[in-house]
Amino acid sequence: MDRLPTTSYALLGLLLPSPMSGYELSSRVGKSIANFWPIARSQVYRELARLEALDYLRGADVVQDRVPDKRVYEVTPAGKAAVEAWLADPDVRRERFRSTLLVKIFFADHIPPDRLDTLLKGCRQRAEREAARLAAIAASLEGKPGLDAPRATALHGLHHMRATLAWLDEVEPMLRRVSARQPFGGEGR
Amino acid sequence: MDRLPTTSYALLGLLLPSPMSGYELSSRVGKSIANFWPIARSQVYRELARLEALDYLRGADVVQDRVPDKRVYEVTPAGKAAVEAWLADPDVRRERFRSTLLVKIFFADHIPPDRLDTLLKGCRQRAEREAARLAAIAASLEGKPGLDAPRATALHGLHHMRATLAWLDEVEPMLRRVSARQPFGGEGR
DNA sequence: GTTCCCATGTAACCCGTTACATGATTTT
DNA sequence: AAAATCATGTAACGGGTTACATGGGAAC
Repeated sequence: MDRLPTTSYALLGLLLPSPMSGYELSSRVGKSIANFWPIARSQVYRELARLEALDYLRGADVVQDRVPDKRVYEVTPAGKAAVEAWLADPDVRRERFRSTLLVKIFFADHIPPDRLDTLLKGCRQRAEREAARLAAIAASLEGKPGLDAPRATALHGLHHMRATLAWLDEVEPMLRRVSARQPFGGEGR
Repeated sequence: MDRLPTTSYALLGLLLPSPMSGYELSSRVGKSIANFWPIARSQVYRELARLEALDYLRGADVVQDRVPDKRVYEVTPAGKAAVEAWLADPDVRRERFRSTLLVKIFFADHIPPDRLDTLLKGCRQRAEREAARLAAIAASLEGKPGLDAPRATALHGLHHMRATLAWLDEVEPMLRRVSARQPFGGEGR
């Protein structure tokens, strides 16, 4: 009864409504939770094998013609119980946040002004694009009662992209000063 | 000239001002970039070894009494050039965002109402605590001209914690409805 | 009729995390 | 005097990512 990683429970959860093959499951991931929990296809297969060994899933080979044969997995009662127990546990210690961008910003006084400009402009552009994308998703889910929970995750992303834009507005002038203040070109002295 | 992970450049950057041992560097990480780029101590040592092998660092053994001997590393010209080239590169494809919380929220319709309540309350509490902590850091750095860049990273966190709180305000009622709508207890039929 | 995409999966590498080791100092 | 912390580091496990493999359709 050892603790599995988030990925395992995420896949179990996605399999709850209907059985799927690894390939189908992987593309399902891409259309649902990949925004906040990406899972590589190869990892899906590994997880499926493990979850089957734990009797959380039962797999069945399906022979196909024209396309390769596949193995479809369905959640067992034990698997359903496991994912529901995990969901009911309010512990989210495994939260993380990593940002390469912030590492670069932290060292902004070592970035030439024009490069910093490119960096910030790119960041703003991505945030705008992403905000638009997420707003569209949230709008498309509005009013569909069964999809309120997915919609809430899209709104989370939207709020955070707006926060990024507001942050950029606040710190851009400050960072430009930091970068401009630095002497570049004299590597020795 | 292969691409190194973010961690390598982050450590190089922290070593730019002054040479340090792995232990010192690790605690330096804890007081600076750990908020958005945590690095385990054991990984610091591995990176130091690699960066020395690449001639980005030069290490020197220092004998001490009372405390264990140590090895202090200083950045070589090649190392400085490498980290500055990395900083000047506006590519941040290695960005990631993962949230176990959002995975649970995505499956909110499988969480009993009282558990969902605990989950959201805990999330709100952590966000408030974290916002206060980051606001204090940002305030303590205000006006110190050499520390504008670190302050910008703290402000990023602050904006995002506030975004989380605003998001919670928006989606809490919706999620409670989702959870309350679900039938619990009937596991078979 | 090559070239790209679909549908399935396997193999290998490497970063990140957790656990282990150790002896001196400070705290309780 | 026992327990916690400091100041160094090493070892091992495992999740996540990237690259490899394959053979049939679809597109150009």
